[in-house]
Formats: sequence, structure tokens, C-alpha cells
Amino acid sequence: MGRSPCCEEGLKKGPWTPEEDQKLLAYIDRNGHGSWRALPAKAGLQRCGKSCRLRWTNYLRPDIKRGKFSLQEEQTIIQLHALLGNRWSAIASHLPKRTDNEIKNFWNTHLKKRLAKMGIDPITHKPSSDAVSATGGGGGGTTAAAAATLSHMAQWESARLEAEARLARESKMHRPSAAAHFQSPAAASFSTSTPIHLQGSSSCPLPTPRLDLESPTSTLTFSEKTESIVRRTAFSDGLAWPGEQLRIGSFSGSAGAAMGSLGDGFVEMLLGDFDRFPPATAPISPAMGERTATTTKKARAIGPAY
DNA sequence: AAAGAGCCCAACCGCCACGAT
DNA sequence: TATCGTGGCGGTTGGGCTCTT
Repeated sequence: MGRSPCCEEGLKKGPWTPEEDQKLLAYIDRNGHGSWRALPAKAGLQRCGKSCRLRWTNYLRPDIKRGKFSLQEEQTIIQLHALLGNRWSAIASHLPKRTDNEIKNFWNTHLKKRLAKMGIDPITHKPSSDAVSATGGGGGGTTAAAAATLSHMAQWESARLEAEARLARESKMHRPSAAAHFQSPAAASFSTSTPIHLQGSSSCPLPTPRLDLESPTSTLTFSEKTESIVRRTAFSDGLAWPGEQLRIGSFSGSAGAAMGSLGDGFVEMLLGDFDRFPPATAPISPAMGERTATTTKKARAIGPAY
């Protein structure tokens, strides 16, 4: 019943030699990587395909930035970890040129310890001593509010990832590149301090999101009618919570407004017209453009992180 | 200088999702 | 519908390096 081993017996394991790296690089440079399973033999490597893929994605790929993480990167990782938990690939998709493995290592060896030292639980991102004192006096209220905000953001982000996956699926039928444009303004807010203003079109495709609309890049704000439709759709689709204030319009890129931006951005995405996020009106970090459909694959399977 | 402890990170492992058949 | 092959993900390991005693 057991699984067949992914690698044949007798294949080399352990650290890669410069010669092996060279072979792999040269092969991919010439032929690209079609089937990883078949690649080792063609490239003349005594490795399994999985090992080759790992070596390429985590080390040899030309678009990898190595070296120390910047302060901004550190902050981004912490913020995204608070949102997403240990979803390293999702976190990596927001950090240009960093691999999930690198981020995971950095978190485990540096950030986790640093947060713990600061008295912050690296799992919940709440102060360790504040676990049961949310209603206590002093600064407890502020902390509890921050924790609630974080939890709320996590729910939004999880829902967003789910919708992203769904839309990515649909986009395959209509416009294959659409998923690449599907970006969260909230996530963008982590990497930019520029205010972001969403703009809506009055010709919203409802109730089902459609990706094949050729609507003009309108600068109209949401009309009341549009807003009511959006609210209805969001709630009926289970993507907003009963009683939740659903703000529609604009938001700033500050961290404090991130929750609102998630809501706004998400609802905007429900409408499914990605072309209404031109760079000029919704600045998006370079990393955001690198989100892949596969990133969303796992996200769909994972429920809310909190 | 030597030994042990701790740290770092590349690589491995097992599982899962998805597409093809 | 079931099965298989493949790629991707997160958790974990272990060898080498650095620091401390």
C-alpha cells in the first residue's frame, strides 16, 4: 500500500557540488525545465528530480536575492506571518526574490526568537503575558483591540486567498493571465506608504464574478446602488461577516488601515475586473506581480488561520 | 589550543492537491 | 469515478561553522 519512493535507490543525496550546479544550470539554460522527473537523466545528474527542483528553486534560480534581510523585509515577514501563519510560500510571494525556504529559515532562526525575547508569542503574535488579560486595565484594551484587528485581518486574508484561487480557476476559462493581476491592495499596503484609492466601475458584472469583461478603466466611485449590490454579494457569498462594517471606497496604505483595505480590496475583487487596478491608481509592490496560481493552490485547502 | 554548545541553513521527507488518463 | 504521475508545500534534519568556556 505504501507510496513508491519518489527517488530511485542509488541516487546521490546531500550537498550539491559546483559541478552538479553547473550541469543543472546549463541544462535549464538550454532546455528549460519541462519534467523534473526526466531532467536528471537528460542533464547527466545522479539526482532525483525533486532534488533538482529544490536546488533550482531555492538556490540556483537567477532571480533569487541572497544575503541579509532588510529591516523592511523583516517587518513584512512579521506582518504577513501574523496574517497567514506558517504559509511560507504565500509570504514569499509578497517578498521579491526571496524563497519560501529562506523565509522559513529566517523566521525559525531569527524572528521567532526575537519576538519571544520581546515577550510576543511568535505563534499568536500576542504578548505572551496578555493571553488571558484582554479585559484587564492599563494597556490591555489596546492590545486586545490590536489582536482582534489582527484576527480580523487574518480572516479577511484567508477569505481573499480562497477567492483568489476561485477566480484563478475561472480565469483559466476566460483570460489565462488574469490571476497574475489579482493582487491584494492590503498586501500592497505593507510595502508602500502611498495612499491607495480604489476606483469602481458602475458596470459591475453581478452576481457572479467575471474576468472577461472589457470595461473601460473608469474613475467613477461606487454609487450607492453598486455599494448595496456589493454588500449583498459579499454577505451572500459568505465573504463578509454579518454585522461587519463593510467599507467601500478608498483607504490609505498605512498599517492601521490594512483591515479596511482588505475589506475594500476584497469586495473590489469580487467584482472581478482586474483591469481596474492599474498601477497608476493602485500602487503594487513588484512582489505582488509575482504571485502564481500555485500559491493559491494550498491556500484554498487551508481554513482561516485563527 | 581544544572541546563542547549553539547556531545556521541547505537539503530531505512525507504529505497533499491537481491534472491527465 | 478511480488511479497515477507530478509538482508544491511545510516540517524537520544534520553537517558545517562560529562562539564560548
